[in-house]
Amino acid sequence: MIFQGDCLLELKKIDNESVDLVYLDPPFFTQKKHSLKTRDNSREYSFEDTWVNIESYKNYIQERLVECKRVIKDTGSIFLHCDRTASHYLRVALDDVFSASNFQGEIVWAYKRWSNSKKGLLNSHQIIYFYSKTANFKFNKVFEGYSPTTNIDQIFQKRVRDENGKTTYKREQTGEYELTKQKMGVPLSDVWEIPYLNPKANERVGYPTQKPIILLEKIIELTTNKDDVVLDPFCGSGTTLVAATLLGRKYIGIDISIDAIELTKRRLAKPIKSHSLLLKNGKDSYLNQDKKILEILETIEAIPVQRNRGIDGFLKIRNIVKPVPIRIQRESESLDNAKDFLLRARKKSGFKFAVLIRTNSRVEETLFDLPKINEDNLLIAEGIEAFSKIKVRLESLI
Amino acid sequence: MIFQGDCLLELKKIDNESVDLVYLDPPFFTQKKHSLKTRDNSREYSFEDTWVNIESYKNYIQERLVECKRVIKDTGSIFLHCDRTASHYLRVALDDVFSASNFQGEIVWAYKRWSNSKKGLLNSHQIIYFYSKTANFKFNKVFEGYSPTTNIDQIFQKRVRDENGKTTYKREQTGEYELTKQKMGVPLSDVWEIPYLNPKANERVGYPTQKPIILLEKIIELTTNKDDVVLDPFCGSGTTLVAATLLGRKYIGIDISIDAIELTKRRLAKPIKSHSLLLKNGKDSYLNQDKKILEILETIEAIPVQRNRGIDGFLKIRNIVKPVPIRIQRESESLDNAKDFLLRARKKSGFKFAVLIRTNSRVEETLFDLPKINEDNLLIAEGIEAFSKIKVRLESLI
DNA sequence: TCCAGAGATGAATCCACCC
DNA sequence: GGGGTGGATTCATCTCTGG
Repeated sequence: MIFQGDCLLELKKIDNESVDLVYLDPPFFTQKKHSLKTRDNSREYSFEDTWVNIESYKNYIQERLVECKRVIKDTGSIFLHCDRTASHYLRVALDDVFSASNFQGEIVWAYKRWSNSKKGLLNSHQIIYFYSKTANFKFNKVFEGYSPTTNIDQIFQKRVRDENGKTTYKREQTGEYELTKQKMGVPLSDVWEIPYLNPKANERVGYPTQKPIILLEKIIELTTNKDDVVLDPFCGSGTTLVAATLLGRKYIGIDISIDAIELTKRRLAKPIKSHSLLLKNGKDSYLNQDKKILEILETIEAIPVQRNRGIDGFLKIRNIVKPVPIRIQRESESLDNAKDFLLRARKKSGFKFAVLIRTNSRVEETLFDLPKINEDNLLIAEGIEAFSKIKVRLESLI
Repeated sequence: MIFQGDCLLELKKIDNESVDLVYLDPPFFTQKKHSLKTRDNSREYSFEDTWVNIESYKNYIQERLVECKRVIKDTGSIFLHCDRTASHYLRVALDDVFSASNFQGEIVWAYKRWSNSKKGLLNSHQIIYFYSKTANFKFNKVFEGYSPTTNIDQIFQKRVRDENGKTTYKREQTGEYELTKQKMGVPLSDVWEIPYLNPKANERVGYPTQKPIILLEKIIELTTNKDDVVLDPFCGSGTTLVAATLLGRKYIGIDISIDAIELTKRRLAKPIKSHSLLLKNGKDSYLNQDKKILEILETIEAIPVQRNRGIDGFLKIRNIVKPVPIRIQRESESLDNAKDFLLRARKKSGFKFAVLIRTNSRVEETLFDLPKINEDNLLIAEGIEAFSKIKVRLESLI
């Protein structure tokens, strides 16, 4: 079900204790107008965050939280996605409405992000507060794998305390370790690394503050079962509802904007979910470079590049990365082939110079030879040692 | 300089605007007594966190923050290490004293930790608030490497906005991309993954809530230079002062406990810092399993083990890990050798059964053969397909 | 029914020792 | 002596029991 209108009014139409999970991503207290155009510029979504002060913002949220509490079942939970400038006030509101004793956790959604050049730390996380209505809340335990450093052999062993209260491993009379029967894995942490919705992801519908579906799926799976009811009073582009549908949950969505409601309906008719290769395979799968290549890059102090065809790394001079792509000739590769690859990469992205490092060179160089630049602006290092001269030469060129 | 006493009084003895950085790790609002014995049971450190209510706790902190603000230079900063149950009130206090406009960031210290069996998410982060005294605060920019998934090729390209306000990459008249001259790397994120101070670390001094030195070093390096003054009004075991010393900063430490002061002095005389291999080399360095072995483990749904000799993985049945070690016979390895390795591992840790998977077996099995258990309680699977029968058999045995 | 205190928990990871 | 691995130790814990 989807309702259009101010959620304070719309929530009043919902029965007491009829909802299992509420997820809220309320407007932020930024005192700015947000807007974003769709990719083809056909449509513009916007909303205003305007409150006279932080107290009125807190009140605005709090009176809506009261209604949320009313509609949540005794086994239900609420997740509040917070604005970083006002998260503390939102949590005070949650304490007021749901009581501090029902605080179940502070979830950190961490991601990598395009950087800006502001003074200070690069903001790369958001906070989601998790409160339950009662102590008897529904919670599906989720387990993850062990850290590679864990001594799994050992964690099966039972323990006892000695007279000082220190624990030791329990042994049977035979001297053998006493073992537990099974292990479930590591309980889900409250720090979630989920890639920020890529600006080009199919999932994107051009709505500001859109959240990744997997973030919502994770929340829904933790605290609801099939056919449970999920409510989002600020449903925006409808991510929560889409995630609920994909997981076989029922949903109620509310938003004040007619545009948002229409968008949500369109989205629900044809849900798209990006498959993040990064999440599926882990960061390591991108580390497909030969160990040898990486070692060479390290010795010449270049930074490795994992995903640009034809390029193995970029030049670094005194810890500053320069726009000079580097390729290391493969053993199985002819010089011309290597040049070709590199040249194409250089031209594609408009780099002025590029360096090719030969690893099977038979050419002898003397200390006095100057590095040569060929007609395609490639500098060819006859071996790794020859690279340092090239570095010096390049410094004067770029 | 180290002072013993309530920091509210001791702070009053410090001159106006004489400190560059304040780091506070005040007692938490846990309403409990915390204590920990040193490893040799020679000494016990403890403190109590008891306030009548959250308001009195907030006031307690706030009046100390006012003194902190007074002693901080105009270019100085303050970092407040927060309690999970009261962080929102602490931030309100910071807003009150330092003003919301001087909020510079919310740092997430994320770590992995031994778990416990609680309902809900495993708490594995702590929050540190970063406020400056004025907009003109000292900040040393720190850069990190690019993520392996970054398209480094592209970030050199300059951008312009088109008539619709969309950004596109800038091209020169020739059609070539226009490039920037250099890149520094990625600005330091506000999510810091630093291993929790390990129970076995030599750095540990037996004081409850002791923080890792590198956490403090990171903070000190961000906002101070050499010979600057670092102040910790709740210095506890003195980690902040140790970090300051190691980085050539001056320090002022205050603590109410005489024990803590003595410990701090001893520690400063002989600072010990654990060097974390995990941090230095990254988690990946522990992943030493063969790709082929990993693939086999994946097909039989076992969990891989990275650091136990003779064992490649553990049995998993319906997502539950069982105390049954598994080894996959290497190509270069005789059956007897493989058996030997596995048997030794089985006995060492007291496992009742173990499974060896042959990958070069010539033995033909029929569907009707029951898996055999040899005299050493090893079950030998003649190939990967044969494993499923063993799984069924084991389920009745364990 | 609630609170205090005892007892059980469980994986991370540094250290020390081994080869 | 250097790399690898067995072992120790912890909890700003968590749960359960009993008065």
